[in-house]
Amino acid sequence: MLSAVSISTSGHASTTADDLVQALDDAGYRVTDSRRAVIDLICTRDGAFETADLVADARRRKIEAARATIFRTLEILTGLGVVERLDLPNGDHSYVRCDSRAHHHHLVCTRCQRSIDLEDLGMTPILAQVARRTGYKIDRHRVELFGLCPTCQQMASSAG
Amino acid sequence: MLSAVSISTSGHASTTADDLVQALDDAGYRVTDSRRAVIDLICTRDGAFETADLVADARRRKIEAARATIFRTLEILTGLGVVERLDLPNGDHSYVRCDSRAHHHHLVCTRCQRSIDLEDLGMTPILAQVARRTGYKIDRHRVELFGLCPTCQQMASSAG
DNA sequence: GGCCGAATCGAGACTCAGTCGCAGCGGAGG
DNA sequence: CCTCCGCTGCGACTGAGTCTCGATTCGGCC
Repeated sequence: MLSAVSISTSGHASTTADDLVQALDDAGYRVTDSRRAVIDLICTRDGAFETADLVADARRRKIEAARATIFRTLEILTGLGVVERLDLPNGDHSYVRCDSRAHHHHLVCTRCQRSIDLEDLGMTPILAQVARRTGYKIDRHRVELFGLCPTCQQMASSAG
Repeated sequence: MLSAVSISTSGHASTTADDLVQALDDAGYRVTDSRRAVIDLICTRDGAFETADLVADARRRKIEAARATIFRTLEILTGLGVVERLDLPNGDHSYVRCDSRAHHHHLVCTRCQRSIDLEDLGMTPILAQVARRTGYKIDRHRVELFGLCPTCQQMASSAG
């Protein structure tokens, strides 16, 4: 049982550790203790996180998962589409757990890093128009939105 | 005169080295030989480039501009908005010279790195809708489009 | 339960982008 | 042409991410 995970502040806890483990298993990867541990770490973190966070968490919680293993597991999960790499405004790389494995984008709180998946932004006509105007054949796009989540807005306004 | 620059394949050579030098000057930065050299390197490259490219170019062309200086100049130019940092699909960081200093996005060819500035994508209503739906206060967004430019499409189809 | 090959792991060396500190240089206004 | 301080080059440093390799573990099989 892995769900002793406190996603206390989450607004969208639809992806559980079990889902990630399942994805791993389905893809033919071995489900090892280390990987479970990394997944556990990921699910404990709500929202976007950096690898350094996971490494620190692991060390703090004395979880057996070496640095290299964390990176490797993250790489696998990213490949499976259950975790996605994104780039913070400051240029740092970070990761987010995805609720959906379909094409989507992310809206990340710049304060608490909480993230929301955005299924459909209605970009298709825009992309079509850009393609028409420029002659480019657009085959990939990244949209990342940043702002303050409702909670952080409240905290910001009440705390001055 | 700095324009002994061969922007042969460019489709939008509106920003010249002089413009960048001007921006530097306007902002109160000293216009030094090293900075001119870096700007020259940037303008020689059409499209997105990585810092490693510039460093290599500098070494190759025996231009006097140390690694650190290249980074520092790039940082200044980015701050001025005449150059922008973007993130390639593979996760690498790269830079693009911007035609406009107003808010805009980039469309980059995944093959030749040529880049086009996109002034207005009509994202505003989309952002407003997302904000309404999620309660987030969106204050920054990044949109990066990737695909094949017309030239590379031709080459791809004719060369198989 | 015990065996085996392949997948995985941990530890630590390694690479490489990007930063920093510092002593000396040089741009630009006087 | 002088002076000031912003800028530069150098080289050391940092920290993310990768790689190697011997040890370990998984899970199918008997």
